[in-house]
Amino acid sequence: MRRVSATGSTADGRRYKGRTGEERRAERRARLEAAAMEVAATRGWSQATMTEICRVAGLTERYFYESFGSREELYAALIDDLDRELRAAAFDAVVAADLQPAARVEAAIRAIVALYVTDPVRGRASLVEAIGDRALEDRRRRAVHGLFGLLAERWADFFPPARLADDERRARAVAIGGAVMALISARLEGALTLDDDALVRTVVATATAIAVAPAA
Amino acid sequence: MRRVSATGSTADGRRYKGRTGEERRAERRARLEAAAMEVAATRGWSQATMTEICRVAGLTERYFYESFGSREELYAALIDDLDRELRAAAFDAVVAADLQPAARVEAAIRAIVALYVTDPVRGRASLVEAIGDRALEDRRRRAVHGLFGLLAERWADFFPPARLADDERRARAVAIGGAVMALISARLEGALTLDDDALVRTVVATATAIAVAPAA
DNA sequence: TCGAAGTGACAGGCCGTCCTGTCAGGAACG
DNA sequence: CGTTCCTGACAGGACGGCCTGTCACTTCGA
Repeated sequence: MRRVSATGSTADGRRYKGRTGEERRAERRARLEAAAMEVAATRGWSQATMTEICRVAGLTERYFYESFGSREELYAALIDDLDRELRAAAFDAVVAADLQPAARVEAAIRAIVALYVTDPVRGRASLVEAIGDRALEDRRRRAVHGLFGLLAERWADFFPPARLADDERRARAVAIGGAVMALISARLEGALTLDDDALVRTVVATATAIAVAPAA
Repeated sequence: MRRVSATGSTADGRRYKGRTGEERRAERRARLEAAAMEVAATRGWSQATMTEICRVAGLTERYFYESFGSREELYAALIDDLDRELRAAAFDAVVAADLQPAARVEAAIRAIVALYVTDPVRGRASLVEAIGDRALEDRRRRAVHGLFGLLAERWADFFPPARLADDERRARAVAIGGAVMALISARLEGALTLDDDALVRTVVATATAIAVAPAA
């Protein structure tokens, strides 16, 4: 008994098929997340049952509990991953870039379209399919509002200065977010037929219109 | 055996507590719908289980099956009711009224706010809480897109003429709808703090900005 | 090559919901 | 006042997902 190496311990164990224990663990975890997202996107979150996720991932239920304590925990991790990914691509990278405000808006929206429309699985899981669970919907909502809040905070990076009060900026950020989500969702659902460039142009024009509109 | 009066037949039966059989039936049905909406709004659709709906409605499960074949059937009826109600208040009545376009926009939005913000149960059940079931989410989405479509069709009733192509009008209707839903949802969730008038003004300004923006 | 670690298949208990059936008691009508 | 209709309470089976445990088999390291 040299080492406590039950499943789930921190010990690295030995190599297996060329990978360390930690690598295999991480890989299984990623496969489970990907499987959950795929099932959610194609058949809805309610069908993303634990048994089904494991079946699609090609793993046994036992390995589910290796990485996640429950289905909700997996969902939560997935929501957080998607949120971080969107933030990084559509916000952090864009804010850091040396661009004019208008160019930043376009870059951000192009990044969103690249993530969600080019990969409809990601897009549907994030925007179209509803989760159903209270706590998880809240988590998703908080992530969305967090993004809206970022936009409001860094407003000046995206739109020409217009002396807007804080409340006013927050309301406009919400409106812009809602419009952007609706347009991209509609495209994902086939309710709007535009090519990617036209979609980006439409979304940019909409966001800009809301941003520069005269005060109510 | 004069009459086949098993529960659920079309026979009217006799009066009971002053109401005919049909009246009692309709009343029970309405109570079930109201109970379902209340549970959905306060604890989420996933908690709106049949047992729970019946408990809140003060009725036995047997009466559930008198009016609905399944939980999904109740939900579908509720979605349709809410859709019809919104159409009537925010669209039909407004289009029929003798008003200038700008006044129509404000009247429509005031009607939406009156329905959803004044009665948060209705608002949360319609806008905030996700259903989870695939078919029902589709039904709700179709209802929403139906409303967007109406706005696109009757565009000239709401906004000054601007020679917009069909596709352009449809895209703008989607954007307006998304922005309106996001603003009202945010207010329902407490993420925006505005009084009702300020909310109406903000929503009107947003919708107008999207409508009159220069082409992309 | 042997033993131990890792993996996959699967059985079976637990629990909550759906749905049906039964039964007692209250309300209306002759 | 008795019969019939209507209603509410509740029992219990069917079903499906969650979760744990067992067992045979594969892969690795010494």
